[in-house]
Amino acid sequence: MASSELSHILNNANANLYPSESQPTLTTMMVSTLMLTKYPYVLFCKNAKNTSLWHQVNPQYWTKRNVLDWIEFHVEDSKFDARLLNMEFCNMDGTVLCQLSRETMTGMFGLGFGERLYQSLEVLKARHVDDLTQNCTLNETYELLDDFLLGFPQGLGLLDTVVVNNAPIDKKETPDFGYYSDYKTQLTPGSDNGYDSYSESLQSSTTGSFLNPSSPESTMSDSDPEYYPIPSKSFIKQEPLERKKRGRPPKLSRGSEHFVETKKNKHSPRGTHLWEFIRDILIHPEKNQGLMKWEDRRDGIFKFLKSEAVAQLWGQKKKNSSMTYEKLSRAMRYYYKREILERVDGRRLVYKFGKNSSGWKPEEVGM
DNA sequence: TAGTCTTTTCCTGGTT
DNA sequence: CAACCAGGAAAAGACT
Repeated sequence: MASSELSHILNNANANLYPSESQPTLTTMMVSTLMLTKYPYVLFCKNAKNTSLWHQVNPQYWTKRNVLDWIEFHVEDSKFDARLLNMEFCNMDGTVLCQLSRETMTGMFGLGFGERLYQSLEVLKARHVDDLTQNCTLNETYELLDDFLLGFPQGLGLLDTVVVNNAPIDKKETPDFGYYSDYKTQLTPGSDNGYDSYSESLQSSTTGSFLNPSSPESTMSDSDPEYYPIPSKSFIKQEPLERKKRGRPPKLSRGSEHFVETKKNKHSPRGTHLWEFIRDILIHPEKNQGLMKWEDRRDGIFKFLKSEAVAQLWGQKKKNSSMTYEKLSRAMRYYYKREILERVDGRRLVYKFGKNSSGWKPEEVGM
């Protein structure tokens, strides 16, 4: 499937299923459109796995928390080794941050990573000036994007999944999206309310090296087995050649000296369960872009039509760009034991809702 | 803080 | 051979 088609499906489907999640601003739509027109990249906020709103706030007004979240985003996005960060340098608010010169930032965070942060900050500052004044011309925006891109010779990869901000600017003029307003009333019985924000779901993973080996915070040495010098490319983290460990790879975690905390809103309920996500695709056939279909509506038998697209969509929902049907189907198989699903033998991509699932029966959804 | 729950990831082996 | 299925194992992270 063409990536553009897949992206279209994913974006529409997610927007259709979870329309209550925040819509892009005019500014982000404009920038995204520009980006997608001129560059097949996403420049900022494209992999924000946290729920912080740093990108929606003028950096001048960021709290220390916002600054940390912003740095965390770039650590994760660039696969920067967080152990090399000095937490003391991360402990500042936006006012202080915005006063730092490029030299100061590269001094604090290393040439590569500091430059990345500096460029990101410049873009965000300009973007919020633009929000206020609406004076940023198309050319200026292009220049900003150019500047930002030029700062990352290897730090930006092609998008795995491009989120196209194709939502209407004015809903009233676009009746196709009218269900946004009434979606909440369409939520199925038994559906939890864990539909977390989608505004951050611009996805992709990029790799890059931003560490200056001579940067003051760098404590590694030539003998550090995890690193080896690459001519002209600074230092790149070397993946060990050993077999990957089973289980979910660990996330970088906040230690006594180093950085990155994974957090979610404590007060938000657990997110949508996979089976509920699948169910919601099925019970909104007009919105699911042919991803799945009922084989037997009354018996709850359904089939994946575009298995990888559904997996990508699930991954997008969970901010996990590496989701595959293989993994999704493993999770589905765990439902057999709990009788949320029942086996359907001999039929590929076909599953059946079990007695412990709910909200899919015609009478439950008012059909 | 420990335990539980729900995935996520990886894997081996089998089937279509 | 690719895609899918089955299920063990280990781990993450949210929640209780």
